[in-house]
Amino acid sequence: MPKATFFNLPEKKRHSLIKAMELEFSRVPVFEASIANIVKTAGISRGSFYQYFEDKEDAYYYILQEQANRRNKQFIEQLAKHEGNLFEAITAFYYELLIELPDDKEYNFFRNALLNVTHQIENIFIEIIESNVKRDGIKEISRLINKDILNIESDKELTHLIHIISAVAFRNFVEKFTKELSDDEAIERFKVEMKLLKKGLAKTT
Amino acid sequence: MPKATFFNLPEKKRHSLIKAMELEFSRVPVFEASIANIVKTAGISRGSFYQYFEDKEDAYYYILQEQANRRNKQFIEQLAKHEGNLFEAITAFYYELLIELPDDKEYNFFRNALLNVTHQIENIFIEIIESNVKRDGIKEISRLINKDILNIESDKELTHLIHIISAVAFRNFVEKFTKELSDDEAIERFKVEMKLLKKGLAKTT
DNA sequence: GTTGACAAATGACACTGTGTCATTTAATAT
DNA sequence: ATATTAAATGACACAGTGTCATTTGTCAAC
Repeated sequence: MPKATFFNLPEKKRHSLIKAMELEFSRVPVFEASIANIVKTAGISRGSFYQYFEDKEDAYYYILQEQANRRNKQFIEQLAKHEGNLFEAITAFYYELLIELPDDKEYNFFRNALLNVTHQIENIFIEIIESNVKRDGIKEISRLINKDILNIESDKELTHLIHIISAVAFRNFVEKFTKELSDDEAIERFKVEMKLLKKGLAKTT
Repeated sequence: MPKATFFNLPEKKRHSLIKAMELEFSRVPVFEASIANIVKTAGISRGSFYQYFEDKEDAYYYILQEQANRRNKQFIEQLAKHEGNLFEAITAFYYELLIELPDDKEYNFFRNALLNVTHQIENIFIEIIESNVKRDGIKEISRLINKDILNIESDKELTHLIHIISAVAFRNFVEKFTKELSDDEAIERFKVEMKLLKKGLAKTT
């Protein structure tokens, strides 16, 4: 978490610092990002940076988390729009994400994140989907999700179901970038896997 | 890939270098690992290290890949033992892995890898399961897997099915470490998710 | 057993980038 | 106006990487 100093910053200064960080983290993955670049672009001193953040990672996760929060809102919206149908909502969300990304800066920001996913990065992504479970508990999300169409017998199974879908969705998203799939190809693959998940992997005998 | 020099090394020297690397990569994740430590333990000069490897990552991925190759053999064995039943094989494999890991050095090696999974690390893990598909093509693994019990209609679906199972298995393995689950808890969760995967996530209407 | 040619080993060193800290400057309260 | 607290600054110590000129070792050929 950024330090208090960061949040005390006048709106304008904070904003330009955020822009500078976004620029650097779009250019290269975190581990290659240089604080010197950030402070130069933002027009502040090196020392100031350390007044605001613990270190580079602290700054990075802040920016990434902000992104994720925005995406989470989108997902919740899709869930509402599709009347709680989790499969339709996640597919629409995935689609929306790909369509929006052509913006260069944001595209590269995601790309750098996904080509160098650490466990922490993965968690932030997964929480785009699972956040409600963690924040408000499984009970809360039950209201948003139409459970009638799900093949589950308990809240515990619902948790695992969401878990599975998050994992598969995330993995698809990563591969879109690592295998440089076209949007169409990525969506096609995603749909096939969702279909498999829905119908089940084992033959019912 | 290590340079030719590395493979030209006399057996004994190469072995002690490998031991030194394993030790360091068990102590801390790659990005914290120090080459100084490795060469000191192995009793070679800093310059020599760079005769053998491009850089730290090169060395790390070599060690990790070796580990993965051993694990892949285990998985194939399980597949044979369970007569091509993919679900049983992967569960047994998961179980075997957890049971074996109490060895401190290896445990910490895995832990450091899984708490800092980059995309490359994840890929190496996923290939423990998928390697045959990549190496010998989907046709080859069809021989090992009993497709009669799988709810699929084509080789394409089989590829995706394996993909899904790898993703879920991997995610479970990561969480075993990040959430510090007991072996029993980890196995329990894994089984629940496998069961869900088998029976399908959507209600058949 | 001397020479030459190639392979490997070495460690000093240049370089890059991080995080700290004593000091200065600004803001706010009394 | 003064005291007090918060923020800004950049020089610097430190740590670690990768390089390279030089030395050492190996072995085949004569």
